[in-house]
Order: sequence, then structure tokens, then C-alpha cells
Amino acid sequence: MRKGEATRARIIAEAARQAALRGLTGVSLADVADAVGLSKSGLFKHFESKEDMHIAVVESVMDRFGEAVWKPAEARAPGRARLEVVFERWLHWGETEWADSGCPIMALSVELDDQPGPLRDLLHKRLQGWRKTVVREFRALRDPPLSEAEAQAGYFQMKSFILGHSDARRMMGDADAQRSAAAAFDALLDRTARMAA
Amino acid sequence: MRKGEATRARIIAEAARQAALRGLTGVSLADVADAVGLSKSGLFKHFESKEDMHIAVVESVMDRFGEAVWKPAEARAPGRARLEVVFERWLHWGETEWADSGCPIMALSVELDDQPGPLRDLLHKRLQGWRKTVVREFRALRDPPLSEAEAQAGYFQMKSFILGHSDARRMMGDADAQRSAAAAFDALLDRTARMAA
DNA sequence: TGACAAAGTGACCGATCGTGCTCTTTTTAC
DNA sequence: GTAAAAAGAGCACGATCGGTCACTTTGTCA
Repeated sequence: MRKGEATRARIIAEAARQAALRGLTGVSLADVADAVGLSKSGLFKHFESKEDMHIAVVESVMDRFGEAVWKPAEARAPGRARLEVVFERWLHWGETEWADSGCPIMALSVELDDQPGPLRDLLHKRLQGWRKTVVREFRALRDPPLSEAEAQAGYFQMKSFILGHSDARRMMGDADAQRSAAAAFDALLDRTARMAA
Repeated sequence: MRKGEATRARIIAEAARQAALRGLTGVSLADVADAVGLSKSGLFKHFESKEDMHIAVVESVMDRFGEAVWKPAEARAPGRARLEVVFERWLHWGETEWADSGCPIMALSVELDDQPGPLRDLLHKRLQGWRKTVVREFRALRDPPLSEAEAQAGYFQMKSFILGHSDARRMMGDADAQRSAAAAFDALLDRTARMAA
């Protein structure tokens, strides 16, 4: 059963790669099987259906996101230091780790936001968890802590700049996208931390 | 030939509607034909191929965007008044006119940003034109005019808030998304207009 | 080492995909 | 009003889709 787990992981990774490019619906099982050196029917020893694979892809991508973005930040002090690492890693996640396709979470969000069902529910739940984590860091930006509303406003703008960076970089071909995003985020941290209690 | 143009327009509108939901690749000609009350082969009297229809969809969506967002703003004075209308109409475009599916331009951007070809080139060109238009308005925010770099930073953040609003509203179910976006944009206009020359 | 389960193959199914063909109906222009 | 042209229907095509089944190979554990 050890062998099977490794193969399953390879399938999920390849499916995630292709989903970031063509969308979950656009991924054909034949292409995934080919890419990992398996027959199409071999895939079905690891997943009951295509939707079952979709769920595994979403879980896997969100897990990898946590590893790549949150884990390096966790070592830093709460508040600004941590938020700076999160932002930098978040940009890096989309720009480097998924350079060919763009951030798969954004692709999944746009694809699933109007497709009710367990897949959307799963993504929603994982994204809400992430949002709560970041909002908590925003509260710690100031002493006394920011209000919940103030922290949520910070998260809204932070995520906006992440999305804006991806759009500018990938669709508009803006070579300065990273600088623009970093500058906007720095200014956001400055004025948020300085807000009167 | 009048009749044909009307039918063609109906096909494009329906294809755009479905593309906003499932992506351009996910739109099947049979579904579009059904929805407009045509046979599948009847579609091919109006388009040479599916990709030909894709091009028409992109052109049409961008034209409609201009009508819905830029045209109402054009009547206002350049600078802040115009930018405020643009932002308000831009939010409204995604939230109301495409309530079921989300803004088709965002869906197209995410789908096409990693798919080189004439379709991506077309969308890129149209979006660059729009960007130039908005940047020009940002320059007029202050007297003396903002520098090109300052105005571009303004556009980057404005578009970020639009994207953030869509994500918050559609994927995260945030009922306050519009307020968050409007507040962030207002503050952006304030501090941009106040910047020292 | 032998037995049993897990992993993987190949052929095949019905459905649907985009598209070409021929033919009929409708619209347009003189 | 009539003829040419445009619009559309119906059918069939090869390819590909997700998925099943019977079978063989490989890995694991006692």
C-alpha cells in the first residue's frame, strides 16, 4: 500500500498542475494518466471518480499553500513581521512555484465561485480558515489590538493586492507588478499600524 | 442580412453568459444553440469555428464593458468625479449585470493569461487600452498632474480593489465586500490627491 | 516462500465534442 | 413576383470524454 500512496500523490500533483492551467473541468483523465505514466483505468484504482480526484486536488493545493506561505511566517513574531513574510511568500507562491500556470487557488476560486456543491464548499471552508488566520495577525499589528472590522479591512486590501499583482503580472505583462504590490502593502501596514485607537 | 446580424448577436450574448459561468473552453456549441433556439449546424452560418466565436465574445464583452462603465463616467469632469463613477459602475458591472456568473472579464483573464494565441492577444490589447484610459484619469487627480508612475500605482490599487471585491463577494460570501471596496478606494483617492508634488 | 491483496493493463461502452455535408426554408433585392 | 442569397435543419463523421470490467502483474506480509 506504500506504492499506491506515492502514485496517488503523483497523480494529484499532476492534476493540480493541469488544473491551474486549464481549470478542473478542463483536465482530462487521459492526459493526467499519460503524464504520470499510467493507463486511464489505472487512475480509477486511486479515485472513485473525477470529482473524487477534484476534492483531493483542492485539499492538496490548500495544504501546499499552508506549507509554502504560512509555515515560514509562523516562526516570526506575531503582527507586522509575520504579515510581511506572509505577503512575500504569498507573492512568491503564485509567481515562482506556479510560474507556468498562475496560482491554482485563484483559478479554482474563479472556476468554483458560481458552481455550488461540495467542491466549492470545501474550498470556501479552507479559504475562510486562512482568512481568519491572517485577520488575527492584522489585529496584532497595533497595541491595543485593532478591532475586528479594522483587521478585516486590512485583510481585504492585502488579498486585493495579491490578486492585483497576479492580474498585472500574468495578464497585463507588467514587470513592475511585484514592486507595485509590495509598495502598496507596505503603505497599508504603515497606515494600519498608525491608526488611532 | 439584417436577420442574421440579430441572431449572431443573440448567439454571442448567450455564449458570453455561459463563458462567464463555465469558461470559454467549457461552453459547448450544442448548449448555446439550444439556448438561442437554433440547431448546432445553424451556428456555423454565423461563425467559421468555435474559436471564431470566442473572438466575437471577447470583443463583445469588452464593448459592453465600455458602454456600462466608461460611458456614464465620460459625462463627468476629469479626475476624481470621473474616477468615482468608474469605480462605482465597475463594481456594479460585476455584481449586478453578471450577478449569476461574476465578471466575465475576470473569468477570461484567469482562463487566458496562460494560453498564448490570438485570443489572449486580443484581450490583452483591449485591457491595455482600458488601463491607459484609467491611468490618464488618475493623472488628472491632482494639479499639477500626478507622474505616470504615481498614476499607475493608483490604477494598480484600484483594479486590486475591484478584484478583491469580486473574490470577497463571490467566493467568500462577504456581504460587506462592497463597503470594504468603496472605503478602500475612497481612501486611495484621498491620499493620492493629497500627495506632495 | 506462498498466498492474498493491491496496483495496473487493455478493450470497450454510451455520450458528447466540434465540424462538414446536403437539403429546405426564409429573407432580401430587383 | 421572382430569383438569388442568406439562414437554418438534419444527419453523420471521427475524436475524445468519464467510466466499467475482466484480467495480469506486482508488492506485501505471515
